[in-house]
Amino acid sequence: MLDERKKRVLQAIVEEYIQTAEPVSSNAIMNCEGLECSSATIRNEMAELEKMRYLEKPHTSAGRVPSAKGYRYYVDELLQEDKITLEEIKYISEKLENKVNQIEEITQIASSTISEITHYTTVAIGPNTNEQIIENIRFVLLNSRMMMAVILTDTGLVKETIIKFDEDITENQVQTLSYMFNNKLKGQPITKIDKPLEKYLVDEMSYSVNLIKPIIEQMKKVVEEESIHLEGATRLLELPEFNSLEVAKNFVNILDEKELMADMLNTGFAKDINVYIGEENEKEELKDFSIVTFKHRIGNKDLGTIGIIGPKRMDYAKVISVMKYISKKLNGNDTKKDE
Amino acid sequence: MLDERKKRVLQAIVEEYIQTAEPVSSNAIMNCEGLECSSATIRNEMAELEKMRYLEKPHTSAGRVPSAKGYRYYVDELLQEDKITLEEIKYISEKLENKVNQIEEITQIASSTISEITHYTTVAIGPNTNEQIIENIRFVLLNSRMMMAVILTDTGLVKETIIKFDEDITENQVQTLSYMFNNKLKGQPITKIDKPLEKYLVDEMSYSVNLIKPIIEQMKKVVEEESIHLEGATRLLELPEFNSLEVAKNFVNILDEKELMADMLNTGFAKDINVYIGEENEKEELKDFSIVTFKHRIGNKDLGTIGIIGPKRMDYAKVISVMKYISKKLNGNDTKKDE
DNA sequence: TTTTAGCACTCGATTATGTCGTTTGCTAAT
DNA sequence: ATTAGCAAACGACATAATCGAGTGCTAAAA
Repeated sequence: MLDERKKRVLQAIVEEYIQTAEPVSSNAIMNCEGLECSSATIRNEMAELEKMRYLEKPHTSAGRVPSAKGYRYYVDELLQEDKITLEEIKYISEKLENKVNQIEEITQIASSTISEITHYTTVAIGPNTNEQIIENIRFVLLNSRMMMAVILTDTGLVKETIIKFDEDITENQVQTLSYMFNNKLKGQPITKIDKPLEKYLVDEMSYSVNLIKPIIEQMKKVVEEESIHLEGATRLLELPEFNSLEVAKNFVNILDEKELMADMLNTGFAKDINVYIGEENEKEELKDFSIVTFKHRIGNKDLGTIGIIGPKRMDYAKVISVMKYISKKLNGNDTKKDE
Repeated sequence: MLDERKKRVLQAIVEEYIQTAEPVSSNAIMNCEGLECSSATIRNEMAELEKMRYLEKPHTSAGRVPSAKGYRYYVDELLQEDKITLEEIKYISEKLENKVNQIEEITQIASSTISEITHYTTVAIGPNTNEQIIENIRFVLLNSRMMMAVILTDTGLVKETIIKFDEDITENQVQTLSYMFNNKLKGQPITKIDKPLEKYLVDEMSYSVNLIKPIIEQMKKVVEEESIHLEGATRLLELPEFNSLEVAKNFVNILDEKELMADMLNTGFAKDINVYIGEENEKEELKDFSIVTFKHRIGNKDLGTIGIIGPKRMDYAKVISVMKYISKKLNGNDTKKDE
């Protein structure tokens, strides 16, 4: 356990470093509130905090920098969560009240709003489609060889896709197909759209393969697509830690790895808001970054995940306040209730 | 007019510089084919080419670098267009034969294929929707307050959108709406979906505003959206000219400017393949880049544009060969005919 | 007249050297 | 327990020195 003054010193160092990105000297924080003592005293405290691994020194004659442990302590114990302004609250409300027609859109709007306010990069992924239950399927004949399939799920997700055939189809065929598919799939998990169903329809119900195969394949494809949406990808490049070309490239490459991003957003959701600091990230590539995530859900239905990625010295207080607010707004707001 | 040896020298310098990104010395090209003379002779030729503005010198004791004029001459007169390999041809064929269901998809596939083969960044934009003629409109009731609208155009473009209402709607209403919209819009340019139509339907045909307004607004919105698709955005960062953080950031920012990208792809289509070298670009921001574009079209119908963006010393021979090949494949291939 | 060998000169890149300022850690006094 | 004072550490920055690739010119050779 840290005594009161050590807490103050740690907090001051973390906050100063978050702001300046420069190692923090004993002088720099001497005048912080709650620290009315000389720089020498602070140096002693700093030496002890370093021994306890809350702080690190880039080299002998530099100031101190928080370690991952230091940030962690700060996030868990010291940070104040009211770092969201009235303007920001207003801005968020405006953004989220925009009428949207697709459930995925609201996640993206939330994501981009967070990026705008915090100036970090955000990632939004759509709901895990595997968990969805089919509520309804519509087939629409577009022309003699094209049909559109629309899948509605219990969470309000709408997936549509165009299906092309090698032979002409009729309005009548579409009708019976529609009936058939709804009959088999209504109330079923979306994963049922798969080979076995194709086999059943062809073998048992003696539909033509040429008809069924493209439908199943295309529907399966569109249902499995995962949507990843990046926002403010270039924002981090403005930060001083990305002044080295190496680091900048590394970051850009990370963003390119869709897989990694998806994985990153899908690890552990113990709490409402999840914070991973530097080495706490499972992925080696992310050890220089911090990540904060939350899930957009109604009840226990997953509607998508939003994550923010920034430097280890990210402004946790701000980020967490904003994300908590938006999370509440999204997850509380079920359909109605403004402001 | 350049004499034969000057052409050889210019060509050698351009090609060497394209490969190495280093100023080319008289020694370096001494042994190129067609240049069996001493470095001193080459130096004299280089001095003259510089006087004629085909070459530039970064500083006194460095080799030469092609000017925009030099590149232009190379592209127009010297470049050999057979720099596409059999493997590449095969790879392109495979990619393009993938069944796609959306006309826009094929443009994107072509775009990403080009990026993969050339290692530059490519941009694809969808067709100019304004020019499209409406062939058919379908309305599908999804649930009591949601409808999907599907618009088919003469070029095979399919645009769909979800429309939400504040009041319940019935299958019947959807039917009459469908009839009405098709009646008014079939054969009309897509730009007719606009305020005047809304006004007409509400005022003259006495439909409810609550019904018509969301439909028109949403359809208008989806029709006007321009799709811009980037591929290989980070590829250029590997090139030596992007080793300076300044340039790299600048490049990333350019890619961020969707407007700029769209503009860039929409300037002048005098030829099949259009090449803009450095300062030839209208936009100030692009003066350090070269851009090669072509239009995907069937007959005189615009189906989208594909552009490649790279350094001024881009491998024009390769890029142009590849783009010519793909362009022919896309624009020739109307629907059928494999290989 | 054209080509080429030879050579002085230019100039950026790289490396070495020196100086400065910040910050620490320790000691001794408070 | 705190603090003033001071030597030592060390990166950052500026300056100087060196190196070498490449040119342009001159004069000789073809």
